[in-house]
Amino acid sequence: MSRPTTTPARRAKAPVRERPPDAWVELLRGHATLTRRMDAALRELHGLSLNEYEVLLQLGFADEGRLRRVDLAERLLITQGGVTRLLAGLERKGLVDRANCESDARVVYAELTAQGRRKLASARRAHLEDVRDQFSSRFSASELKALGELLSRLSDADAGAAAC
Amino acid sequence: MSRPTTTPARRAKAPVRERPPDAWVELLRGHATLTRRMDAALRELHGLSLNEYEVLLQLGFADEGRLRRVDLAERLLITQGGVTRLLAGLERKGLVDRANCESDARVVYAELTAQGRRKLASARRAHLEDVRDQFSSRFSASELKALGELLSRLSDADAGAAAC
DNA sequence: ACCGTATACTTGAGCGGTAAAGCATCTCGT
DNA sequence: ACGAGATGCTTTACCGCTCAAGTATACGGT
Repeated sequence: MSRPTTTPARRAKAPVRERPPDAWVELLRGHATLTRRMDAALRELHGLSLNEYEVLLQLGFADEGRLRRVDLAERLLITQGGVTRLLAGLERKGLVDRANCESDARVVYAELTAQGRRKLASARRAHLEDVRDQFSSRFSASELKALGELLSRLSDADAGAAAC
Repeated sequence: MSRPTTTPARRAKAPVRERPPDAWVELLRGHATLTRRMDAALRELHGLSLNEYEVLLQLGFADEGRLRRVDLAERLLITQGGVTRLLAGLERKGLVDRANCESDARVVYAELTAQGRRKLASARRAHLEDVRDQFSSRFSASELKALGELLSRLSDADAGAAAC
């Protein structure tokens, strides 16, 4: 009985009525939890934020290890302004470089440096393992597959389909 | 052949090797997509950010419509500093008030004002509907249930269980 | 009674994102 | 050829969060 009345009177104003789908609140909670964990691990081990890591990763996926900023923005689901800042940080760290496009003077590629590739390789190893741990400790292979499929619908086109 | 070489040379440095579980990337994408949509809708219709709404909601759930800041932080999965700032905004808008605790001078309750309750009621209606739309247009009832259950494991305790 | 530690909250610095405006360059129709 | 619009990028101003330090209060042991 030491804590001050966190829940002062058990009988009181009626709260609540309907609830949103559990899936929604669990999505929020799950994302927050997991994302924090991953971000913290990445920072500690490699000095990268989750998004910085994703940048390196996307560049790694790309041919020549380079991408236009606008494409990067699209893949990371952030705005172009955000990309500019993110890359500024990575450039400062020497992990990414800017490169001009011969055929279009407007575009500036973001390109992995040699150091960037090394950083990506080592971060990727640890991160992948980490992610897999988080998931495989909670889900069976088939659950994982199902979960992935279900979640993928959330970012699909503009839903709707069912309504019309 | 108009766009500048987004993918300059089709045959190039070998990228990629292993992939993280789809569930992880889909979680990130799905969360980003959905969360943006909800936040935008809430802002437009009620001038509330998603987190501000969650504050009102949590206060609405609580007895007397009040909560200690520290409890609020825990429920929203943000830090105490974040709560202070969030509440500052809501206090400015007159939706929340501060109230002292008789038994412990350290604690400051956040308490819904009458206006706050009204705002919550109307925002809640619209938001619930919106959320339900988003989900029911993509999932059947049983899928929804399954998804909720799977996602809930992400924020459960500290995983592990399976490993030991 | 008093000191040490724990707890509740606020504050300052900084980061990472957004939206919107601005600038440069490209492209297309006439 | 040139002007209108589209496109790629950066910048500005802001927001909302974190971390860490600072302040105030409470509590338990001696």
